[in-house]
Amino acid sequence: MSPANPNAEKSPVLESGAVPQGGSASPGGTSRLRVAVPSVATRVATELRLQIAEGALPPGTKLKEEALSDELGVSRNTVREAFAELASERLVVRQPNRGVFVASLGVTDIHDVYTVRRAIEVSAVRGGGSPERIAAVRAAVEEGKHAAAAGDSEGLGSANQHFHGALVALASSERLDTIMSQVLAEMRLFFHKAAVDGGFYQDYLADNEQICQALEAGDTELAAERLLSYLDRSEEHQTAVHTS
Amino acid sequence: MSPANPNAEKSPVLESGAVPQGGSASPGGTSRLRVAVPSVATRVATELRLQIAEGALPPGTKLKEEALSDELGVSRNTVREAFAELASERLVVRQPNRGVFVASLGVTDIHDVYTVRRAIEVSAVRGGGSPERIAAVRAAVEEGKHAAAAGDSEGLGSANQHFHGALVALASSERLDTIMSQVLAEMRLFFHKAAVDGGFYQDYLADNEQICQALEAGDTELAAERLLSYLDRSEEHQTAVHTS
DNA sequence: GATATCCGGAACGTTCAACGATTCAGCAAT
DNA sequence: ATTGCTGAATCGTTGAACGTTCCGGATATC
Repeated sequence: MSPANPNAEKSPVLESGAVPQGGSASPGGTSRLRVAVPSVATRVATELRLQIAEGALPPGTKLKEEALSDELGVSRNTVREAFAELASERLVVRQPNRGVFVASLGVTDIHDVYTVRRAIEVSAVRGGGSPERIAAVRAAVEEGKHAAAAGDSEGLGSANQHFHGALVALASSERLDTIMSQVLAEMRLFFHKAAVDGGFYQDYLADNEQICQALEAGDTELAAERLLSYLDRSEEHQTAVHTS
Repeated sequence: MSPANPNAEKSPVLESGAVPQGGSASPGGTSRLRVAVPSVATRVATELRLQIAEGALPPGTKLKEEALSDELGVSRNTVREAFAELASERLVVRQPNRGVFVASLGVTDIHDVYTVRRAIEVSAVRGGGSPERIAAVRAAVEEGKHAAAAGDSEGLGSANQHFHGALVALASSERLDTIMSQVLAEMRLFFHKAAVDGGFYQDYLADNEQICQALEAGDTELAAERLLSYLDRSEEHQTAVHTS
């Protein structure tokens, strides 16, 4: 029956999201001169990803596929596919016959995530990178400084993410980039609780500066060392916040 | 039609595949005392994964979802979900409106994969591990020796995969394990062509032994160094084989 | 004869409706 | 208080349908 969907403006959320994210780790991996608009399922996934990242869907929230299906104006099957995408990124967990829930990470998960970060970021920094990539790191540092000057703690957080994303981008590895972007997405899951702590962002700005300087000086070993100590300190801080 | 499928039953492939793989990085991540039988889509995915790994579905093969749907006796939607799972592991690539194909990796992909391996494996080795984990590494080494003694080149390859899997298992990181298992799955994609080369497996057996000994001696730095040189040599070999 | 255009089939993307299976909550029975 | 049952809600899976996109071949044109 065609009249079932008379083009009603049911899905304002979806139509707006036509933004082609130029991020380093876009999931449309087979981009070989192809204009193809992202699939509907993909758009649903990015929308949910966004809502999870900004805290609109706090960890533990149950995502009912039927509710979402008609809230977004898409079929239940499509929502299901979006769930599969998010589940592969560990942003949601699927419990058979019970539903999908926004992932909520425990202390062990925090340690786990930082283990991955230590492996990937340190390795990328050790290998150094082209001047352009290092310039991108510098740009992220400056972005953080500007955000700090403007008192924009929101922008400060994302600048930090850009910084660490730029670090792994040094390796020029497509796979490493996607892994890192997923890890960063996971970190946003428990960043909301940590954001309340004000004295946190101050010192790592200096850390980033130090790391960047070491990189620009060509001393990748020193940069790696500083990064490692930063990661250890950051993990310690996060675990402290989440063991209340 | 599948080439090696004498059993013309409706869905022989699926019913047989009830094997619970005890691997370190089973994809059913939320397994916390839950008996739940894997979803049908998951079973289809593992079946396809297996056929891809053993070369029954060579890279570049087009996977028609309708053909697979009635060959496996499941719905087209289910096959679709299995595709999503495999696509998230980079085992297949989706080309919009054209279909999914078994991933075929080029030289740049080889370098990329080895970049990930360098990051993950070296980091895990550097961090050392509990005696039990090191014992698992030793077990993988012995498994390789036995396979070599028996002239089983098939078992030799899988033993090597177990070895490197055991290396990252040193870090006791769930996420690192799954990443590594996906990387190893990707490696199987271009291992078939390299398997013809006979003189390849000989030397890395000694390498594994050396790495393991360094680990057992507690010299993680030496182990990491040896591993790194092995990975470089292995990448060189693989690229040489694949630039014919 | 070579190039361009058009057209039909094949496969994919998405939707819809339905049925069985599983889980949970509440209530009844012991 | 514990156990067992019943029913509602939701998930898992299926099947069919329609529009869209892509590919290959036939036709038309130069």
